[in-house]
Amino acid sequence: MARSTIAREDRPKRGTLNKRAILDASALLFQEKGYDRTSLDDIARALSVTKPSLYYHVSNKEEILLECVMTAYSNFQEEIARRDNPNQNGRKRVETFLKLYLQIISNDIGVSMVLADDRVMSPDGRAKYNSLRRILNNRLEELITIGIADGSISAPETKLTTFAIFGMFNWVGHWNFRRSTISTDAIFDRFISVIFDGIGTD
Amino acid sequence: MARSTIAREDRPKRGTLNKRAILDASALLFQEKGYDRTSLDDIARALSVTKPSLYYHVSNKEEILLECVMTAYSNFQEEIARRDNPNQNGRKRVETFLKLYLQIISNDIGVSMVLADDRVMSPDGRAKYNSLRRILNNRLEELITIGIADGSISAPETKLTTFAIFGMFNWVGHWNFRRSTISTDAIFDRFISVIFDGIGTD
DNA sequence: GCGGTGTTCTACCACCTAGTAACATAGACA
DNA sequence: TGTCTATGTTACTAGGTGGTAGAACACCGC
Repeated sequence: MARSTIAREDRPKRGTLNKRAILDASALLFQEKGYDRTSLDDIARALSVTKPSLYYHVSNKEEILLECVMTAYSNFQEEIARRDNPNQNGRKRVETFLKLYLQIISNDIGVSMVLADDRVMSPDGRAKYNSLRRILNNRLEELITIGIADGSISAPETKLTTFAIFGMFNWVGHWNFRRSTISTDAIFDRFISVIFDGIGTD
Repeated sequence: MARSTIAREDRPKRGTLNKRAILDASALLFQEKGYDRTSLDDIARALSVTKPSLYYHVSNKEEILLECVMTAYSNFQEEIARRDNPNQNGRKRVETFLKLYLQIISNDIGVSMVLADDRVMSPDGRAKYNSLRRILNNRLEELITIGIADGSISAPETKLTTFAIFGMFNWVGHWNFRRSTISTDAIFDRFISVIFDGIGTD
């Protein structure tokens, strides 16, 4: 029971608990059980702590989810700024974008960006979440447009193309990733080949 | 309130409620709010009925979800048996498969096949659900293999290729479909083009 | 009109959940 | 040593959940 008394010697040391630890534990549980079916008691238990302790670091459950998403998003933005090279052609930049994207959504925190369901969120949270997603979407679409302009990509339109690509990658988050023996590199290589070469024999 | 007394004249006629009506209403709510956040009272209210009435037709909540999924699956199987033509080449048969698949997951009941989260299910339910998904997966992979054999498809492997394609289509169920103004035909045409032609300029 | 049967209702329960109030303790610093 | 504050805890609430028991009504055949 989450309510059982905690023996004195088991009482956690001060400073053990912090926001980062909460996000890590929560992200893992959200991935395993889903947000709705993860109670704050579950999260507290995973951290050997009681539920009210969480409220010292976090103001409600939704904040945990949003911070997971935002952490993943920041990680992505920070790293893409480093990797993206405007001197390369659009195709190469799309590949760089997608390689990082797949890496990000392949860890516990990152997958929350993909698995998060905006229907659980408050209007505010939903707005924030969708805004992040829209930025990512626009960014990829932009790179595709650049590729079309410089001749490295050939596509009659960009919107549905972008959706198609994101769908492919986002769905990876649904295979319950840790069970899979396939490496992200293998997934990436194969997906990139499908996207750019197709599987037709024209 | 779900608990308020129902006036005599508002009491539904006998036979109004049946399994099919329950599945339709539930599928709609599951799509709008998600399974976890749809209570049996919500479903009952949508049908102008009280919760215990549902239990006359259904034995528990999970059964509703599973029957939605299984209905969609049966619809698919029934129709694909009619449309699939073994005399055509693999590519054409893949296209037929995907066209129907997109149609199926574009209606309220069908989308449950894609949006259903097996983490909410009992071990039994999960097994049933995953078995259906596996059959669909194997079927598409098989058609791709056939295409490779007859020269209408070119792919170095089939497993990840299948995942890529399903990911693309399944994700369509996440765009909160009814809000979208894009026709399923437009989506289909564009996705097929990405899959077979790719977006490279080799 | 009458009784039986299928269907829906009212009333309820045990349990779980996010969130709160108020108290307890550990460690830093005086 | 004593106090103060950050960070825990215990104990609790209000509301919602899936599910059940048993009474009440509606329709059918007679």
